[in-house]
Amino acid sequence: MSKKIRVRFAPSPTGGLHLGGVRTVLYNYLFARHNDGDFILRIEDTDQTRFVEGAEQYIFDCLQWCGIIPDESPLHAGEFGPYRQSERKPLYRQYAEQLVNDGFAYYAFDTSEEIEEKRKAIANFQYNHSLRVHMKNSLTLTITDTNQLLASGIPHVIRLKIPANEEIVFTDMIRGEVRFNSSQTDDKVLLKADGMPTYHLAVVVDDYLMKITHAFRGEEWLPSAPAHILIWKYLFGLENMPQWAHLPLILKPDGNGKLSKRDGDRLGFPVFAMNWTDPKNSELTKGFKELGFLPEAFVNMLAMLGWNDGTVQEIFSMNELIEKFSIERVHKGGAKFDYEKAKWFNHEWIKKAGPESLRKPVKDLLYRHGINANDDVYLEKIIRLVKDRCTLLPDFIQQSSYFFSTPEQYDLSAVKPKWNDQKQLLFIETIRQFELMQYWNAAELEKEFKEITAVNEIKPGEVLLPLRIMLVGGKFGPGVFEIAEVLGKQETIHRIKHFLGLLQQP
RNA sequence: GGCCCGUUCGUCUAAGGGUUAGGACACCACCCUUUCACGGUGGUGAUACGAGUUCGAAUCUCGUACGGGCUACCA
Repeated sequence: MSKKIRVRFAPSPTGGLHLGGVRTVLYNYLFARHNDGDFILRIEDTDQTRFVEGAEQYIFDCLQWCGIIPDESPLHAGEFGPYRQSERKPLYRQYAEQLVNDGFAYYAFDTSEEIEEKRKAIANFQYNHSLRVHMKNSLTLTITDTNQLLASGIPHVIRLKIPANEEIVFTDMIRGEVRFNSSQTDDKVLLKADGMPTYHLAVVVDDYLMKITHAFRGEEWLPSAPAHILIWKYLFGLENMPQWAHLPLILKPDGNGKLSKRDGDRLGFPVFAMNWTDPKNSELTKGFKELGFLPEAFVNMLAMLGWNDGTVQEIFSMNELIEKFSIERVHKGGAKFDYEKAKWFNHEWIKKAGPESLRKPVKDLLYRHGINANDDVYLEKIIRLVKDRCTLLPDFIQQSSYFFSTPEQYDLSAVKPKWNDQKQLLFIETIRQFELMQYWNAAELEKEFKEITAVNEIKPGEVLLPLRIMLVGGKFGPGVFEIAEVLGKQETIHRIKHFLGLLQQP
């Protein structure tokens, strides 16, 4: 009987939720659900200098939009709370002190100025096994002096005493065996002067206390893994340590390097899941949601950036992803983000979606553009007709606005130069015949119109485009008779008359 | 600089010693469509380089190159 699988996503609430962050959550979530495990959201807010108003709520909102609901979180506490590290502050000191007592850590009293000085003086400065003997800490001070300093309340940190020249090996679920030499890692600060733990201590203590079985995080954490492994070994035993997987990074599309918000601004695509407004300067950064992505498409696209199920299938629903996901099939190498492909995913999902599920977002969108689409049946007919030609949600504005009012703009140049009395008469006749029609549908309309052109000895091709311009205003949109069907008899005839009037003007 | 991780079409990727190295996005051409898209068919295009192991290497080993990450009392 194996332990229940428990994974966590542990973001630091410092701003917008980045693509890479969402993908990390996603992989954690998929793994948890695939294995009937728990998915925990833990807020890592130990750096009080980086507190950002609203950032935590923003993370909840993004996860909800993506359809990722944590089993345990600050909003939905389980039995391992609290779920914010700032609220767990009193927990950490005892573990740091235990390490000191066991000889695996020590108090350090160096001020940041003193460290800066050394950093400048020594090439490749690193607070490690060889340098700590020259610094001001409980290893170099006598016990009496140390206790005196401690009692005086002087600011101090607790540092991990990383041994020299010890091989640290662990198996990463994606990368296989990874080896480090302990001499390369510095004596990480575990407890800061303000009493808060650093990430290094907190992640180990909380993963232990929350019974985390698998820890997936970005590749940027790989270099500090040996420190975490050592803490695990000293505190809770390697046998209790979660299995690690370090996820590949998402890279910028051009050039090289990790994708950042700046790249999005520079290249014109979003990198945040949802709109994020920086409370400091009120600067707004657009998100995938607001730019018109469906959450299903966003999740699907992210899942495929570094993972596949081994088949040629690319379109997956969340449930399919849960069913198929395996951490071993995640790539080792980073993936460059391709906005064109992201849009393709969205287009696929819009085509796939039923008109009824698209109704709400499209209705809201139109409303924001001054169009009241209150008739649900009418709206769904329109959506069914135009969705194939919409890549992003806002495309619905151009594709459907002419269904709600006569076109504001007419592409007259497509009609006027070739206009003549014969065509004028044909459309007058069309109005007459359309008015007599009993069954108002696309097939009947097409039949009727073709008959009129035959009688008037005009090729349909000569007048089909003008008819389109009359109804739509431009050279776009679905089949012209399908549009007329949805528009209805009265409105169709009205638009033809209206346009004929326009042509009479000089 | 040091340490670690990585490297298949422009991009995302398949291929776990034997394939004409497959698919998708993008691009190009044609077809469909008397609009614009969708769709269909086809095309251009890749195993970074060098050794080795092997009858046989994209695949295993080593080296080189290139790229990335880390090198904070940030996560």
